[in-house]
Amino acid sequence: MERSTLINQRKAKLEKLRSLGVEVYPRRFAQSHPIEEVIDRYSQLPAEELEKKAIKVQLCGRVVSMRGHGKVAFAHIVNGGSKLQVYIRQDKVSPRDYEIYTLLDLGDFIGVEGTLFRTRTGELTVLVGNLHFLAKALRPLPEKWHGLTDVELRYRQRYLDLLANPRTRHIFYLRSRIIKAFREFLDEEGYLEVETPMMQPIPGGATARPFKTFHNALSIDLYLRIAPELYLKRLVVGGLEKVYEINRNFRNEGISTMHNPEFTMLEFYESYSDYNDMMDLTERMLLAVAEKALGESRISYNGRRISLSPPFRRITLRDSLIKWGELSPEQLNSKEELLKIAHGLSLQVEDNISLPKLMNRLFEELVQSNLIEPTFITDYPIEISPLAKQKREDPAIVERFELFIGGLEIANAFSELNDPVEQRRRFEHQLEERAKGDAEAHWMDEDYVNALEHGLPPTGGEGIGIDRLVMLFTDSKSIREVILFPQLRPRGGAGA
RNA sequence: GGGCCGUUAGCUCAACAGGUAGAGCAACUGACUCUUAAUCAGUAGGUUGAAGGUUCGAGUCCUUCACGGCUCACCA
Repeated sequence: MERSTLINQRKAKLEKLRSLGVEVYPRRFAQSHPIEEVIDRYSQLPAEELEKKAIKVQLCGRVVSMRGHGKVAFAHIVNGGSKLQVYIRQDKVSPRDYEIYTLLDLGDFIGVEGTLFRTRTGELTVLVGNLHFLAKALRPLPEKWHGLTDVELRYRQRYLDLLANPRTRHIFYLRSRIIKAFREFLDEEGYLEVETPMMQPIPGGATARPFKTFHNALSIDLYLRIAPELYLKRLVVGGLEKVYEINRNFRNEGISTMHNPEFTMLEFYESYSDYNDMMDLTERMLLAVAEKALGESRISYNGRRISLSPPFRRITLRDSLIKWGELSPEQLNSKEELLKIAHGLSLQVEDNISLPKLMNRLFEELVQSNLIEPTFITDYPIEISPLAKQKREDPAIVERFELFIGGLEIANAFSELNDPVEQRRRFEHQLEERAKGDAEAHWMDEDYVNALEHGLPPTGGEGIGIDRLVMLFTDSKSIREVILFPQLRPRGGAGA
C-alpha cells in the first residue's frame, strides 16, 4: 500500500481516539515494574500459584504483535528490550477500552492494568483490566519476521534497526558496558578523567588530516582535534600525574569498514612510567574489561577464539617482519631489497619512500593479519614516531608499541618524549616532511614545546581505539556496526 | 578516486531468453472468546532509485547520474 495511505489510516485512527475523549499523547504512565522484572520474578511460578496470588501489575510498552480472535485478542508489548504478552477480552474491559484496542496499530504504545496468569500453552500473560493509550505510531514498523536487513536503512534509521534487530541492541549495550569498565578500571588505578579541547588552533598528537572550521568572534581558524595527546601531556606537566580521556577524535580521511571520520579514543598518561609499564597495564586492563563487560576472559572474532589472559606476546617490529614476513636481517637493512619485495607484492610505493615507512608498509601487508593472539609489536622507527622517546641503545628506534588483536590495531603507546630540545628538532623534521608534500606530517606546536620546557616527568602514554575494541568484543566486521550513527552521505528526505 | 555488486509494494524477496510486475508479512473489510510467524474468506496497494537511449515492446539491454555494500588505493 502506498505509504501516505498507511499513514492516513493511522491518522484517522488517531482522530477517532481523540473523538472518544482519549488523550492520545498523555504525559506519563505509572508502571509497577519494567517488563523484565515481571519476567524475572514470575516466569517460574506455576499457573495455579499465579492464579491464587492474583498478582496485579501495571505495565507499558510498544505493541509489536497482535492476534485478534473475535472478541478477544493477544498482543505482545515490549519495553526495556523485554517482551510480554497481554490478553484483552471484551467481557473483561470497559466498552471504551475495548474500542481503544480496536484502534491500535503495531508500533503504538500502551499501558495495561491487569492480573498475571499463564495461558494454556504456559506463557506468562497479563489479563487486561484497564487499557491506557500512551502514544501513536504514524508509520509502520519493519516487518516482524525478517526484520530490517537493508544496510543503508539500518544506518540511516538506526532507531528501526534497534527495534527490529536484537543484535544491534546487544552491541550498543555492550559498548556502554565496555566504556564503563575502562572508566572503572582507570578510576581504581588512581587516574583522573579529564576533558581537553575538541577545537584546537594547532591539530596535534597524531599524523592525520584535520577538519577545519572558523571561529567568528576570535577570527581564527580552528581544527577539530585529531588526538588529545598534546593537551593531556600539558596536564601531566601541570602535576596531574595520571590522567585519561575517553572522547571523540576527528580525522578528515577516507571512510571504510575500519575508519569513521569521528571515532572514540581512550588516551591515558602516567607519570614515572614507560612503555613497558604501559604493556603491563594494558594486559591487566583488557582482561579486566573483558571480564567485566563480557563476563569472560576470551572473545570470539572472525571464527577464532582469542584469550585475553596475560601475558601477551611481545615482539619487535623488526623481528615480526623476520618471523611472519620471512625477511632476512640483511633485507631489512636495505631499502633496495625491501622495495623489490614491495614491488613483488605489487604494493604501490613511491621510490623515494623512506626505509622506516617502507618497513611499516610491509608490516601491514605481511604481518598484521597474522596477529590474532594479542601481540605487542615494539620498537618503531623514530621517523614515524615524532612524539616518542628514543631507545638508549639505538637512537633510530623509539620506545613504542602497538597492540594487535584479531588482526586489528587496538592500541598505540610509547614512552613520551619529554626533552623539549629534541621535541623541537622532531617537529622541525616533520615540517620538512610537510614541505616535501606529506600532508599528514605533524605540525610545529611552540606552545607544546614551551610546556615541555617547564618539565614533563618521565611518562608513559597510550591510546586505545574504542570502536575497534568494541568491534573485537562484539565480533563485528565493520566499524559502522558499533557506531550508532556512522557517517553516510546525506540523502534528501526522511525514510528514503 | 578505481574495480565489482546492488537499488522492484511500508518491510523481506520473486519475475525464464526483452513480451500484461508477483508472493509473504504489514494494511483494509468480514468470521472467530487461550493465540503466538494465529487461522479462514475477500480487498486495496507499484513512475521497478533518476534521466536519457535502443526496440513494435524494457524491471530485464546500452549510456549518464544518485545512493549503498564489498574491495583496491590513500590513510594510523
